[in-house]
Amino acid sequence: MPAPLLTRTEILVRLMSLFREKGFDGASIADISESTGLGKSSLYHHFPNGKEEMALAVLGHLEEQLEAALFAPMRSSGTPRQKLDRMLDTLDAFYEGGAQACLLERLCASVDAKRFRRPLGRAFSTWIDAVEALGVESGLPGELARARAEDLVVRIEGALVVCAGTGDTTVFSRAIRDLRDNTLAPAQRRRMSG
Amino acid sequence: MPAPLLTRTEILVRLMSLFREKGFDGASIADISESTGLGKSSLYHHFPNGKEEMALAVLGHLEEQLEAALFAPMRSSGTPRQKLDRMLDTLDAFYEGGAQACLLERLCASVDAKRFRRPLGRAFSTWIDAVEALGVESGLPGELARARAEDLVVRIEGALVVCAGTGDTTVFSRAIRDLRDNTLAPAQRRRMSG
DNA sequence: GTCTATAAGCAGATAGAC
DNA sequence: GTCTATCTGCTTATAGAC
Repeated sequence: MPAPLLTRTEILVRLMSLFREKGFDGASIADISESTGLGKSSLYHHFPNGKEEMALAVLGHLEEQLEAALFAPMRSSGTPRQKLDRMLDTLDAFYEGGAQACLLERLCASVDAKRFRRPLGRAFSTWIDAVEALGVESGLPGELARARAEDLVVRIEGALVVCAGTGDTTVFSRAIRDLRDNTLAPAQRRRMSG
Repeated sequence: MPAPLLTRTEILVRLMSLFREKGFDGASIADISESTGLGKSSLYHHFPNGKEEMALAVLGHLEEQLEAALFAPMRSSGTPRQKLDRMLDTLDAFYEGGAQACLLERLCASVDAKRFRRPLGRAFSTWIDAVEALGVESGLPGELARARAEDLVVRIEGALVVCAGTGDTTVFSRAIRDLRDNTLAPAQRRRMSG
């Protein structure tokens, strides 16, 4: 029984990176084998249900990552404004200023996205809930906090799509800047620099 | 020489529908053959460079469609507000309230999106320009009109991604409603119902 | 837990008849 | 302009040795 070459976490990290780069449909088992250094049989040993199980495992890993790196900090100390800034900084780094795709979006855009609906819905909801809590904490009416939180997620995903299609990452930068200025702005203030 | 079964336009209409449903990577030549009723050789007769040429042709057809159904009406009579309403109604119908994907997004999310960058960039720019013109016409400062126009496109694409992933089309409906209320709102008024 | 070898099928694409 | 038949390579997935 040969020793494991990679821990499960290391495998998941490389899978996430590959799925973000090539998408679920675009990443073949051969690609996965190459980027993990594991033979096909080893991959099927770890994920008997093949690519779909790999994607679900990566999605679970992402949820843990988001909780630790994004949501937990948002529940701890700091003003809502500071926490929003940290979240947007983290997202900006995670997406490399718009140059790197979102795993959620890549799975949304896969042929059998329906198979991923539950975990995708859960991931989006958790994210929206965290931003909504920030809005409420900073004094926004509940409905408005929720609308702005949903809007933040929608705009980040939309900006990443447009960046991926056009190669122009300024769209993402502008979206981040605008969200920074307006997500927690008081209800009576105007949004979008106007 | 057998008679043509479908006109070029009819072929393009079916191709667009299939690419929107399955994505570029997800639609195989066999799928395309089935949904057009044409054999593979006929398809390669019309599009010698295969799938990529098909996608480029569909993209060209979409640009014509957008010009005729969306942009031309926006340059003709009516108040900016009426024209925005018409555009959003047309988009809402075109995307079937969020249930139908966007061809541009499907190509942005394809493995070799880079091959489509020029036409995708052109399509997004034309769309943004048209909305920007509406903002300027309604008295918004140029910078603000442009930012809001880009934002409109980003939010529609983002909402469609989230809808496709979660199956929840209310995200798209809310985005349309919000864009209707705020895209042309005076610079001194607040946005997002708050 | 990893490997090599291989199965079985589908992908994109082409040849040549009509 | 369409068809049937076919090619080559790549796809997912499995069998079985170590």
